[in-house]
Amino acid sequence: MTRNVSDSDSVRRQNRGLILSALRSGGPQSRTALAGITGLSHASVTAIMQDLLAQRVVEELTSPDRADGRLRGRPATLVGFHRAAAYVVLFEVDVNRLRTSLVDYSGVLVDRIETPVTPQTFAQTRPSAFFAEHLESLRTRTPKAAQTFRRIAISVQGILDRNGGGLKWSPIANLAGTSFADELAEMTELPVALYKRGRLLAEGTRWLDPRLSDASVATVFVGSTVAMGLSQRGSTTGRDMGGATEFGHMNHVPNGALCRCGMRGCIEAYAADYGILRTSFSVPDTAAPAPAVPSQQFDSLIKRAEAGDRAATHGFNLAGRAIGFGLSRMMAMFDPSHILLVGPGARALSLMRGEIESALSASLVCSINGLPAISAHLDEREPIFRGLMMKALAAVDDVDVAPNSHALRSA
Amino acid sequence: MTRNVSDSDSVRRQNRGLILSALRSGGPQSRTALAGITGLSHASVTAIMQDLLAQRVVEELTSPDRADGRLRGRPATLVGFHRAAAYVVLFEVDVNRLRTSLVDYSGVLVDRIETPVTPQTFAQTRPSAFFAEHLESLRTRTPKAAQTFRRIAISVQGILDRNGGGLKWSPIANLAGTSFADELAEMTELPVALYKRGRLLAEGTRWLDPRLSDASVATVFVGSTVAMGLSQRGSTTGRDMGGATEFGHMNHVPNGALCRCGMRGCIEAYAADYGILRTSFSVPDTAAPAPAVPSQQFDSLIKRAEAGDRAATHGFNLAGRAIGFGLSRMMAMFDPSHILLVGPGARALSLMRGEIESALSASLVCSINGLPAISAHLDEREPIFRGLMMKALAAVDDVDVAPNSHALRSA
DNA sequence: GAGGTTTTTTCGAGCAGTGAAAATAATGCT
DNA sequence: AGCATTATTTTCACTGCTCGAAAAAACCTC
Repeated sequence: MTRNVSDSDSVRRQNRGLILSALRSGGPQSRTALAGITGLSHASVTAIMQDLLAQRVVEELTSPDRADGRLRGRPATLVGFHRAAAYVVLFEVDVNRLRTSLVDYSGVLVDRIETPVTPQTFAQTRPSAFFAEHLESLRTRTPKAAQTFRRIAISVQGILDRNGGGLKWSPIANLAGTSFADELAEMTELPVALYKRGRLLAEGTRWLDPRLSDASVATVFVGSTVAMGLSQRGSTTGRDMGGATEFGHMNHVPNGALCRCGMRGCIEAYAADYGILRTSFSVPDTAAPAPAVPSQQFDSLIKRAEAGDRAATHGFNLAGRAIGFGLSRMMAMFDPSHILLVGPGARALSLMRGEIESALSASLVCSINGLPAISAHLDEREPIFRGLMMKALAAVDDVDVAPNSHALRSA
Repeated sequence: MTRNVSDSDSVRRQNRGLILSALRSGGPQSRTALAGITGLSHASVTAIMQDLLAQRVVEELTSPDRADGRLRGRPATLVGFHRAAAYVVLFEVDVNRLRTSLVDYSGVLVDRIETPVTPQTFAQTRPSAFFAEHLESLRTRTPKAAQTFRRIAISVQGILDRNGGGLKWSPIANLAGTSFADELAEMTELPVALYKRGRLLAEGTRWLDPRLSDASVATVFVGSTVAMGLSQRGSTTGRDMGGATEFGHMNHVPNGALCRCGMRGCIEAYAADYGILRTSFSVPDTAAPAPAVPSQQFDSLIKRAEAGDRAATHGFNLAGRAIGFGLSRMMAMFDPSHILLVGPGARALSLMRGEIESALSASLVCSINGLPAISAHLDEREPIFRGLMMKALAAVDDVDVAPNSHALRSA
């Protein structure tokens, strides 16, 4: 049974967490600044810092760096994360590539490996083995950090199984089915966490634009798939509170276009690259979706539509309509103040905006509260990486912070 | 700035809240039982109880009532809420009635007034004045409690304005527009809170069936309107975390049937009583919705459909389809394990189940995770009242608990 | 080097929670 | 009736945390 009892121990944990997260979002700071941000007294900050320094989780920075104008008084000694305190391994799996990153405890990228992925990849190599292989490469390339790998975080697409040990379904060929997270955890003896890409997008965009950081935002990815993450007042929410949704596979038209997932009428079947292409070239929408669309082909389609090509314009109109009605339906349950489009399709926002806004206008919620602000951000890789890294480092913080001396009380 | 600092004060508050909510859900209990439930030590429970007793928030019950079989040992002295510690006034506004209830601090109904409401009611009397009038009736009828009215809670339908002082839109004629909550608060000098009916349904069903209390449930009201509340692992979530949604006005078919809200194609336009009636009698779906459907007319329609009448069956099929696709779209964002239908339309679940399930089956999420359990509960008034009462009493608990001696630290 | 300014640490007080032991209140057995 | 048994509740000594205020430290200017 989870007990919410507050005792002096949990108080310390809470306040320690406050300081760590202030350090995460604000970078190295003086104790005085931390006291101001967290609301703790200087005395408490000092006490907690002594703990953290003793554990070598943080360190005092040597260069006082007093370029802030103030030249009077005792100079502040900045405290920041001890970079070598922990390393996390991040995997971003995509339909056509795997990006493996090693990040230190302060959030600095130490090493990175990019590997192409094909539909055959996970048929030939068991997913857990494939990941383990790349992790070993990192180990040999950065031997001094190898002992301090603390945690693995993986960005995936698809539907997680109940305990988060693997995927029940995924657009990435042959990835679903095995409990690769559990297997990898056993092979490496490190904790492994899976995060849905949509959730990370929602998480990452908060760091992208400070104005969005405490607003309610729906981040929609449009590209080879369609996905969405939700954040509300800073924290990600949604399906199982994971912040991710199956927006791409929300039904748009009953018995409609054939989707890659095998169902019919999903938003993705109209708004993902293959869907737009299919519409633009008047291919029957019951035709099997193209396995992968080269990015240049998609770009040239955008150019044609921008130049006024009727068929291409039609494709983007249908895509906008699908996204628009999907958002309108979503807004019956959530009402974000901002909608952010990311990914390759975000470049086509101007082609789709009309249909999106007219679909939204047809809903009661928008007619009363007004339309949310819709904007585009072209790069989707940065927020995903950022979100994944922050999740992983925050998890390390929690583990370091949580059971200080004694793990559990005698109950 | 909200500070999450933990100090000894907030620890006491937290643990006090733990005890109060254990008392709320478990009824009068011994200190030992409370220690077991909350996880606190006996010593702490005793200390907190002394505070609570001194404040006359709780009281020791005189009748030991040891019918629990155990006859040995020192008999437990049960502690329960001091009933006269506070009273809350609850208003449940509906399209055709207002129910005003007075409830004591232990959750016992003390007085109740039922008043019919017509579309003219709020045109003739300003909403805040109408409520204030009924509150005064309660005051004169129960003079000994009149001094201890602590809080007003109102169940409403429609879209709340940003600060919760009134409604931006409501299906109840002439109720939206004024900040009646703020006005009533000023007139009575009591805090007033508005709650959406859908949210209360979600809250109330948790008390209804203990098996649902920590599951994820979507509670759908089908009657003169269509509404939905969501609860997840015990806490209500959804639009602005309020637990309520605009499910009834989620788009079902672009440019479809005319809804009471003025938009077209809302789920409600197909699945509320007026929608089903319109379809069954082959009235064009662009015809203005009936202002109110007598319950016996709706009941006889159900009987006809159950007897096999083609037109009536068709009406319920379309309703089921609208609800089914709405739920399927909802499940792209949330995945409740249970779906509970309440209200007059719940009696027709067997007529709609087929269409609902086939719509759900067409979604990726259901084809992977399986269909949620769908069941009906006929009485919707009980969970709404229960939910409203619990919200109001919990708010009193919070206020009593929160600023114990000093309101704010000197910061 | 004295005086001023700002950061950091130290110190005593206060308060909350805990476990163990004591007090309390009833029953059951001889 | 007397005493052991059982279970609840309270008391007590102790630990840990935060806090405010005062002291110490570190650097600048004159």
